[in-house]
Amino acid sequence: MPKITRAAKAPGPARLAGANPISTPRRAKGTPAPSNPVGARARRSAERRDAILAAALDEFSARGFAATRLDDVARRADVAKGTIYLHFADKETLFQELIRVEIGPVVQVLEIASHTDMPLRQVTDRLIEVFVREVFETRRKDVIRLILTEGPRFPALAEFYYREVISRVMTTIRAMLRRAHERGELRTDALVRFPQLLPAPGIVAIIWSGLFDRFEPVDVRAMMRAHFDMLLAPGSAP
Amino acid sequence: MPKITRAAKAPGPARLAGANPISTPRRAKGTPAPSNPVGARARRSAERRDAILAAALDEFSARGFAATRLDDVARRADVAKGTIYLHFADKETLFQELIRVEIGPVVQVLEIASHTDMPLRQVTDRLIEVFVREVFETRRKDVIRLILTEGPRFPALAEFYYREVISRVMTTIRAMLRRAHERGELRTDALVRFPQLLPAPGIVAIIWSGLFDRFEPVDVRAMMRAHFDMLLAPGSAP
Amino acid sequence: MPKITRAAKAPGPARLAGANPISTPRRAKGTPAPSNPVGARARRSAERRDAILAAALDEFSARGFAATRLDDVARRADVAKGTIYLHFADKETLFQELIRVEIGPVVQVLEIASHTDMPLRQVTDRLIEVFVREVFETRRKDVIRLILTEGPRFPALAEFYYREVISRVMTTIRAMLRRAHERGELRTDALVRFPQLLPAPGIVAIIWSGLFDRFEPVDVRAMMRAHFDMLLAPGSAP
Amino acid sequence: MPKITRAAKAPGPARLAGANPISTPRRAKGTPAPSNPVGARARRSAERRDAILAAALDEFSARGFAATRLDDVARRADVAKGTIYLHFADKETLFQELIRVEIGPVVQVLEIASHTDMPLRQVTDRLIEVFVREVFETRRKDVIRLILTEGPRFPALAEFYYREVISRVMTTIRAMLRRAHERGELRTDALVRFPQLLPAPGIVAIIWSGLFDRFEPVDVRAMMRAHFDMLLAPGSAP
DNA sequence: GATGAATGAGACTTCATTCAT
DNA sequence: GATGAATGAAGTCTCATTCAT
Repeated sequence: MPKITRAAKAPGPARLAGANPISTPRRAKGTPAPSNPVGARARRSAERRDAILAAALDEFSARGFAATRLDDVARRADVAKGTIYLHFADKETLFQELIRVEIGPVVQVLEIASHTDMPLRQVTDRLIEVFVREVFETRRKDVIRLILTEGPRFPALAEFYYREVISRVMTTIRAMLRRAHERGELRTDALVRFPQLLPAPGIVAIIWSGLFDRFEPVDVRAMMRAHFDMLLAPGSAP
Repeated sequence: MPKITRAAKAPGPARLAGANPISTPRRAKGTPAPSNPVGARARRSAERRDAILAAALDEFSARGFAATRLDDVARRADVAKGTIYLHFADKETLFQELIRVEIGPVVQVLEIASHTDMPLRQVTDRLIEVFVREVFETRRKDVIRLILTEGPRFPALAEFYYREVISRVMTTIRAMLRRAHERGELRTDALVRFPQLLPAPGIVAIIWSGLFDRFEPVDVRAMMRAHFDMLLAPGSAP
Repeated sequence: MPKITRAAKAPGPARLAGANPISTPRRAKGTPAPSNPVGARARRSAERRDAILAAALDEFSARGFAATRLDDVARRADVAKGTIYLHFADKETLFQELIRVEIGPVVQVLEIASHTDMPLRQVTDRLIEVFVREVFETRRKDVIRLILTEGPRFPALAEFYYREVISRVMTTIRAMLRRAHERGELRTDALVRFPQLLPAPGIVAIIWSGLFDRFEPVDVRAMMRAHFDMLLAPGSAP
Repeated sequence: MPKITRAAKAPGPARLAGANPISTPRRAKGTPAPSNPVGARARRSAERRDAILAAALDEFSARGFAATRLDDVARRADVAKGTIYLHFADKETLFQELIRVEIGPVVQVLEIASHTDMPLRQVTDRLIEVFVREVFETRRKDVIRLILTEGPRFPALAEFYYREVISRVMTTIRAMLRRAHERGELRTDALVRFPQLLPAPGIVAIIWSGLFDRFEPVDVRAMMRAHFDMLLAPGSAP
């Protein structure tokens, strides 16, 4: 087995997916900042904060929480090391904030997408698109991966994530699935009992891409479709 | 959101699943060691090595690679710090060895379990049992989780794992699924195209257990059965 | 034979020969620093760097490269351990810099002193004075001793020293000696063929002082004069 | 300035100059050892001791005292690490013994060579030969170099060396030189006042060879002759 | 006597955090 | 607010020395 070497340089700079439909409403875009010297300062400060978060995501994703150096985050965000501490109490708080800021919007969208009585087939099609476009093809994929990889060592993070995301999403999905089952769109109640199985291919795809994309890239969309095909294929008449 | 605090103490001491059917045959158990003064030293040395590996698994699992202190590994293994370096070149090598030693046997068992022409239903039943008993209920679950969580930062580890485990297992499983499909046991070829979907619930369960077991434990066996129920339910005649 | 014991404490604090004619012009002495708030930080930083170099010379001289603890250097320079690494990449680089910073000026002075057509007698008198005042009675003597004692284990150091110092000085000296020989000031061409013999008593004095000064101090000036007396004594008529 | 790198591997195995005229009478060569089982063990033990000393000289010469690992000494001597401690109390004692064993014979020879009323010219010729053959071309050169380079950090070693070697040799040489001066073989009393000047080229050659042989080897014999030529050239009549 | 595995003090180096400017 | 030099606790790794076999 070859020598494990430190993961190479973190990849290039990344926007925090600002222009996406799922956007973080951090600061009103229309602020007439330039003319107001006070507002200008506040805006610069907020920009720095965002730059730090973006840089932090890059670094945490590339190296994990423990191995990330705030020095590198500062350099990538193009601020001084001390500036980080003007915005975040410490490394852990920075990490937390990162997750919180990025994860919130996803939940809303997923909840909205699931709150419907459309045929399950249409819902899943929409979920696939939302997942691929808003998560898998953005840096949010990295945020999710960070939760999966760092969560076990950060109980508080896992709890936050469970409370704010998982339980809410699961409740919504479960309700939707129950209605679908009652409408006869599901052959079994397996999905109702284990709603985790619905997003399972998404989870697997995120993990796979982090580990094995170099060797064998995965086609998420196709894999998710294949998965839903199996779940929703019309069963034999009961 | 509560403050993320460093994961508490790593859990209690753990055997390296020594008595399992999938056992590493390091040293013959029946050796009449005490009567052999020459072998005694070698035996003690091997025992220490095993103790270090066991301790390392506990610590790496609890804290991740970067945050694990070799001091703690030594204390847990009840050896001096320097002793670790008699057996492993450095922290990375120790981590590698840990994965290598534990992962090898699993692959063999999975390959054997899949090399069959039994009805798919029976195979999956067997796979569930093997997975639960030999992986999920042993420390091997933690090894797998370590690969999933640390893999992204250790390219060499991911490569080793892909080459030695994933690609081999995937090939075996795909062949088995193809035969099953040809025998009409699968409604679609989705699984043949994406064999990752077969073990998906196992992966999800390992991740879930690491993150959310405190809040909502998962019944792996039931979840895997539910998953296979959906995949294998007889389809409507085309 | 008595037990060899670790050399006692390194001797007291030493200036890096700052007020000597051969001075390193790091920072203008007359700078009205306190009134300039911007330069103040940079000045403090440069002072710390100098303090580290001075402390390092003391410690390396007293114990040799390998046995010197950067902890002690830091304590002596009155800075934190980490501060050393703000100025020097590692222990070796610190050692290198030390040599480089101190050796440079010496070469220039020696070259200037040798570039002359004065009678050899006068040149040697001047060389004695320069050597004694600028080398033997300053910490530069310790730098030279460090090169002599550590050089064999540091090929790169020896190479640097040969290239930057020895070969240049030797060339200059040889030319001067050749002219003196042609003017009939030397009885033989021995010195022209082996210019090393000219500084030999200086080398021997540096070594002697490091080893045996406690038992029998050496009068460098007198020894060098005696040496030159022999070399330059008028020969028998040819 | 290039990076200083650790001196490469210590050079090949070296006999402790056993067959030289200046031989260490450690163990009688004619011992009928093989037939005597007890003597055989003692002989093996003595051989090991010698092997350790030889290996130690190699390693200490290549790396210096502090950087030498007893592990390497043991490996080179082909004994176990613990064996060293059967023969020498600790690393320092080993180093001391090394110097003591090798230096003793040299002194005797030098004293004998100097105790003479031959013309100085003849004495110096003989000294050159003895020095070159018995010191410069053997591992004793390395021993001398070790004294010069490690002496400053080992007061006890310097003292031993001064008492047992330097002072005795200097006394002998000084007496010889005084007689030569009285016989009119020296133009000045410079050498009588500074007998160190006589061996100066030998010292310089040893240092030079350790530092710069790669770039510009030195011809010791020729340099010493040139030196003596200058010292002994007939002066003008006073 | 010989071995070499084990020990643990100690060295170098890193990096989160602070604070004077 | 912003900076980045300074700090020092903490981590990895080395190696002289010991001691059971």
